[in-house]
Amino acid sequence: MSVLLVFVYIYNVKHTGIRQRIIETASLLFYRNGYNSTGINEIISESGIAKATLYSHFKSKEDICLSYLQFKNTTFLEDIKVFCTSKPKGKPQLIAIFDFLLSFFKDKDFSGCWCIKTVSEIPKENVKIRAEIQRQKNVFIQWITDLVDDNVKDLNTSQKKTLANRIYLLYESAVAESYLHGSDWPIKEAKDLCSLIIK
Amino acid sequence: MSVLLVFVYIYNVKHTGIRQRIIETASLLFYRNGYNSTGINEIISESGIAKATLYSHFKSKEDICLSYLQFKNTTFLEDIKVFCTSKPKGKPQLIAIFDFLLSFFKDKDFSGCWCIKTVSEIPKENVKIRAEIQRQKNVFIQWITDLVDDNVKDLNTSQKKTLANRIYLLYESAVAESYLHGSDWPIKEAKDLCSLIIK
Amino acid sequence: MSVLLVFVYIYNVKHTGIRQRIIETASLLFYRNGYNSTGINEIISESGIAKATLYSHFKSKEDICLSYLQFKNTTFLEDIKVFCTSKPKGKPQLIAIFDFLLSFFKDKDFSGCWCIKTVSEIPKENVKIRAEIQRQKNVFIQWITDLVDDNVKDLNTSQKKTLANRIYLLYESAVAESYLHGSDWPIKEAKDLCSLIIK
Amino acid sequence: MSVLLVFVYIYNVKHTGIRQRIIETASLLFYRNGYNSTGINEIISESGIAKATLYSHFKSKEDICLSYLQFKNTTFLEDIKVFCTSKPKGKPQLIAIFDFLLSFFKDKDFSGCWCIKTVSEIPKENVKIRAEIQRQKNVFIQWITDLVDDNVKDLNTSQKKTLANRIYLLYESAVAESYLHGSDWPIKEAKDLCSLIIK
DNA sequence: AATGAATGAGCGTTCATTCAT
DNA sequence: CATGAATGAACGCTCATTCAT
Repeated sequence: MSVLLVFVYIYNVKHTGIRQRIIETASLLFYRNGYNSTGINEIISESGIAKATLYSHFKSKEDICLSYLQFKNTTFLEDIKVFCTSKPKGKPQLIAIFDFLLSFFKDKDFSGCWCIKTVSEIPKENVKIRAEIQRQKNVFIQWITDLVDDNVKDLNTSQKKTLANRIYLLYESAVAESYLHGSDWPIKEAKDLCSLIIK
Repeated sequence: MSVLLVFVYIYNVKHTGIRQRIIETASLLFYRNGYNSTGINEIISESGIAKATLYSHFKSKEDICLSYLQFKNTTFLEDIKVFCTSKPKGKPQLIAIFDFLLSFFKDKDFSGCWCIKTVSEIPKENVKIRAEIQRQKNVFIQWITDLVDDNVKDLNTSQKKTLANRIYLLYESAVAESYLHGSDWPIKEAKDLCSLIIK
Repeated sequence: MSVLLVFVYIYNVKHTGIRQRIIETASLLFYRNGYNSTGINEIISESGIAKATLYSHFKSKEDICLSYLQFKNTTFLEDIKVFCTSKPKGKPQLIAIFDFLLSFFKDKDFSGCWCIKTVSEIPKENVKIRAEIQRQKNVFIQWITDLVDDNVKDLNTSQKKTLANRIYLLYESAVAESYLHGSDWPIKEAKDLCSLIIK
Repeated sequence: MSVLLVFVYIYNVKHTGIRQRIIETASLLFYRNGYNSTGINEIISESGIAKATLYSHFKSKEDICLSYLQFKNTTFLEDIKVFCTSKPKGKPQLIAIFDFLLSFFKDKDFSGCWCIKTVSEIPKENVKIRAEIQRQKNVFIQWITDLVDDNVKDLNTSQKKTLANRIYLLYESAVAESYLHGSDWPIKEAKDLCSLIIK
């Protein structure tokens, strides 16, 4: 026997944001205080949700960590792209990477690089998180490579790749060391050196 | 029921070095597995001492952490000094920094930079550990400065300081990124760039 | 923001039997893994239904447990009846009880007696489940009594009752002990002894 | 350098019983309410100890379970041995097994057989607990075998083994079924049948 | 000086159940 | 009728630290 059923719903679209709220809360806490130092209890009380609700959205703390990394990288890449491409073509667009970092450093929530921080906390065996971090760093390197390609002339492909890698290393150092020393001198020094190596 | 027990010990103080044994054990574990992931129980069972013995030598886990940082930095500085000064005077002694790192990277226990790892794990408010890390990094920078002073000519004091800082930044990047990517390309790239900026 | 949603379903009622599907899924899981070790989530995901659907058919997990017990006993009784009455009249029909058990034991899903398993898991105070189990065991004893009545001569009512009880005890032992020891020797021994006490 | 150390202790001998207190408390609860229904929190609050204290004596709940099984079996075997061997030599000593059970049944804490209860609750894969249970049951069977050997004449070894197995099966049935039905009829019936099969 | 026993607080996770839609 | 979202309570277990001896 077949029956025709008609459902009419007045569906209140609002639940959608819970997963995102958890990610943003966790990101704030993981980034500021560290992954291991941040407990699930802190995340749920800051998010204002129940524990089981969190676990209906994420299967484990590690799972939240992956979302945290993706969230940070995505927003960061979006922001730095907008910032750099707003500068004049050529060398300025590359140097802008460090200017972006300078303003990022001034932010009260600046806590260095989430990738390096996270990779520092996880056991060596944790391939899942490690792979995600490596993947994202490679995306970042690729973006720098594209930026170099767009803005530097008179270099062959291999030279461009080398330049991109060097800019990447300088950027990474600038982030980590400005956080470690609590000072922007590493950013300025990296910027100067970067300026030097760009034709 | 109470019992009177009398113990008579011939206790050999010489061979003990209990404090040092704790530090070395903790260093191994903190460096390999992370500060938060290493429990007090793991340290005492690996050290073969009792829990209360540990707490008679260190007032807290944080206290052990400070000793761990000092121990790692001290031995590291000793080793890299010996390595670099064994090279011919001039540019080679500076470049040797990265060669030292290349062999360090090959070590099965290589886990990046203990300072960056530790600073990544502690909450922002922990000034004690943070200060120690900054202090030690400044000692390292000073050592590089001295090495530059000894091996580079035709630069004034300010230029030497700048060069030292840049070598430091490249070194830090090389350590952190080779660990993150599980590859030595960052060390090689940093070395090349370092070679380029030394007259 | 509110949205008006209209669903139109051609819902095939015939093949559903949702309640029965839940019972059969739960039975499989309860019997194999135990009542307490089987979670509601496991039941719904294996059944392919939503949580609230389950709770619209059963008011609690305990309620499902009662249905599970009834389902197992019903199907078991049907099967053993068919098996035994297919044998020649007389002693063979009684001995067949243990032959049925021997083939039941060979089944990969054999996990002993669901009644004993369940009564082992619930607190003493749970009268509801306990009463159901006792009721069903009494139905089983009655069936054996009827079988004795049909197949044994030269015994008065009281003697028949005693014989039925003894066969029941031997059967129960055979089920529980073959499961416990992971061997069919208890079934064979019980069968032999049963054979001995039937005239 | 060697040093002579003299310790003088007034040592208060009383801590010894904690492990045993945990086992006895857990035994009471596991046996009465079931293994899965008894939480660690219940055990510690009934024992009046801290959670970490429990976990310094046992590495897991499963570990406590093993001790529980051993404790129950040990005390049970001791008691039933004393009871049976106090009877006149011959058949009475064997029949006494069921008389022991009759008084055991009257105990307000009687909850059937701990082995069957426990094996009913654990996943099939749990070889550790299952093996322990089988081992203990085999010890019990061996004891019955020895008792048969001591008290029955005119049987060869094989016949004695068969008799022991049958008594065992009847005993097991008597325990489980008297608990399930909440009545001593299974014990009496098993005793009668046992009496019948002993020469 | 050195210890094993003991602790309270917290960990990450799962439970059976309910509710708004 | 059927659902996905959400929950409070409890789970088994580990933490860094302190205590009596």
